Amino acid sequence: MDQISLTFPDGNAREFSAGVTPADVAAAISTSLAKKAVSATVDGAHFDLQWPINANASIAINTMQDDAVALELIRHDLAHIMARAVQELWPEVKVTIGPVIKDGWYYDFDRTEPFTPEDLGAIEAKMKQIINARDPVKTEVWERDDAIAFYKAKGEQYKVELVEAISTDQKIRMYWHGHWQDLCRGPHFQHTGQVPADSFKLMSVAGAYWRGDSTKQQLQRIYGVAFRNREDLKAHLTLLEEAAKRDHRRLGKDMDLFHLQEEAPGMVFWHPDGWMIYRTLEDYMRRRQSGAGYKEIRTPQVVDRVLWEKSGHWEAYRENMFIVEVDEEGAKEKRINALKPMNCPCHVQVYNQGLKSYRDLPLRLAEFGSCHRYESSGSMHGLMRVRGFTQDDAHIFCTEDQIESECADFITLLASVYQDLGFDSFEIKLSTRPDIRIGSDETWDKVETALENAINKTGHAYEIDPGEGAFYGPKLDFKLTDAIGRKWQCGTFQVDAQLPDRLDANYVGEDGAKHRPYMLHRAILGSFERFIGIMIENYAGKLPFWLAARQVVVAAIVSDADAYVHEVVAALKAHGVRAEADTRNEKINYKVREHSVGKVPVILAIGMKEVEERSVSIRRLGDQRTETLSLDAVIADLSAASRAPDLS
RNA sequence: GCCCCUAUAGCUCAGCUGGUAGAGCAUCUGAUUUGUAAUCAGAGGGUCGGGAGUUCGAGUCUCUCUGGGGGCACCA
Repeated sequence: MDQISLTFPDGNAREFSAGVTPADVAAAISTSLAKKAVSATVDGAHFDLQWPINANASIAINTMQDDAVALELIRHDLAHIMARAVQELWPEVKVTIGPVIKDGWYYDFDRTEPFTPEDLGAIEAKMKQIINARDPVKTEVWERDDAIAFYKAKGEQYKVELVEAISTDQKIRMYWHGHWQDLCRGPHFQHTGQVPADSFKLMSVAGAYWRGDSTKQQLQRIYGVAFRNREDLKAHLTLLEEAAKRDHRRLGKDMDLFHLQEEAPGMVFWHPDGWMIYRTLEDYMRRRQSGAGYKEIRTPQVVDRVLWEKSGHWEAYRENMFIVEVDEEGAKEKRINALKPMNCPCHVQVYNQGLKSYRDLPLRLAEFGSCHRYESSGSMHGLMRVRGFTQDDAHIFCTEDQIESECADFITLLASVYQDLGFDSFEIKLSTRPDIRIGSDETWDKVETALENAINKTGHAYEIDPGEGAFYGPKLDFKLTDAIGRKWQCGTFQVDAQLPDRLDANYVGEDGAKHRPYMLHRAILGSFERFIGIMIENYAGKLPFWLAARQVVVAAIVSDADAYVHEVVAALKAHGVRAEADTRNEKINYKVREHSVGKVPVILAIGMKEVEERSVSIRRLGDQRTETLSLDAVIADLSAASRAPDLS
């Protein structure tokens, strides 16, 4: 950092010139703490300090060279500048709020006409004008009542609502960008020219509810992205293109894995190659869970409403259930069933068969449970959010004392599975008791502590999300990070004492009396459909060899090699490799291209040279080079690679 | 569910201000026997998502339903 100045209420300022160190700044802050400096200017960026010092300002002073601070300011100023541009173009538009978000900002407007792509261009041009005008940014402190009166007079009812929501003893801070004013906490630059004019872009417009409430007015939200310079913006736009290229819906089509069609919205038609991936993953999960002491079961799809009423789902979840009405012979009324939206009540039915002893616990019942949920039409998205899906579900019936070790074992299993599937890092979130809940505080204490101890035992970091647990118990969420840094919530672990109670599950304890078991709901992948979508995007379609549907294509260069090609394919298949022959009358260039586009991990090309040597020319996906190796060596190599990580 | 955008051949798309549809790839047929990301030629293939309306005439304009996309809400 080159220059910092702090301004104090008495008007005095403390200046730091070139080459200030963090220690200087720390000293300055401690001075300012006593005197409560009201503003700071760091390398030309202006911050209003609020006490206790707000996060922005403290970050700003400590890490001026950090992009994060500059970006925060750039994006925040752009939100104001965009709102000003919109009101200059369409004075009748009402403004609401415009926060900084990841990569940019948005601002919500109330306007009858929809914003068109052309409008976005006009807004962008107007914003550049405002930036180039280098209009000063000024701040004022207003009385609350004045602010309300001011906004009422302007007809800005949303701003009135915002100011009214601020507590009465607080002053209102207003920011001016040139002649245009907005309610804002700050901080901002000193003039609009400090925002780079060539490194932002308005991206899209979308509907959004006022205050996130679907019963309220729907506003138009304009999204923008902004960076420090043109190169960063370009890099971001390139990244978006890259992400679009690995979109699982695109790759699912290119690789011929699955499709969706309107006769069954949100339900997957798996094609042969997609289903091969699915089954490979399922087989892997089956082995891992079986190895971890789970017993696999299978329960019905269509279940009478009576069970859903007992479990409480009919009341709480009815809107999301597919209902199946059946005309039973001789019956006066239709019998009402539902496709199961979750497996838990069925698993309790299995548990309830026969009297259980404490010696049976923990009992881990697993099911690759096919579930149907009537998701709202707007929420569906490729494989990621569907109406028919299969959970890698399991319920562990156990005593309170067993929760901790079951949880620790689960986390260990989950971490190992994620690692095998190519995800090295994941986050854990512990959601604790909500305000509205059942069960005693004593029980919540015990169970929350058990989960926390379990995580600590496995040595993973975690965050606590207070009050976000289910009403019947605390839970853990597991979020993994993919190859391009996106996070996906997949795993879950929930403690439940309620459902065993509702469905009357028991075990006989050492004391000979009946007790309620706990039920632990848990999933590692979440759903196969979604997880496969995540894997496709994570690997950009280039799945690891053991998961690839078509692992090897053996391509003939000349038709005289066909017999040897078929021999190679047969040999590979005999060693458990998914291989197929390509003896079509096409050039090798054509075959290589087609199978590369289809993300086949290994192409073996065979011409007369290979036939004579009993060798193969091997080419791996993503590598231009080829290598000629003996057939035996290649078979041994590929056969080893085709085994799942837990078998190799 | 809500807002905006969108739907043309199996896929990717073109079709200007309304005058009953085109390309590339894919498919099929033939030729070609080819050495690591598209060989050449020919052929077949579309009631322009469904329905209604305006018009002499609708892929094109309007309404509506359905699907898809971007968001919001939802995801006990």
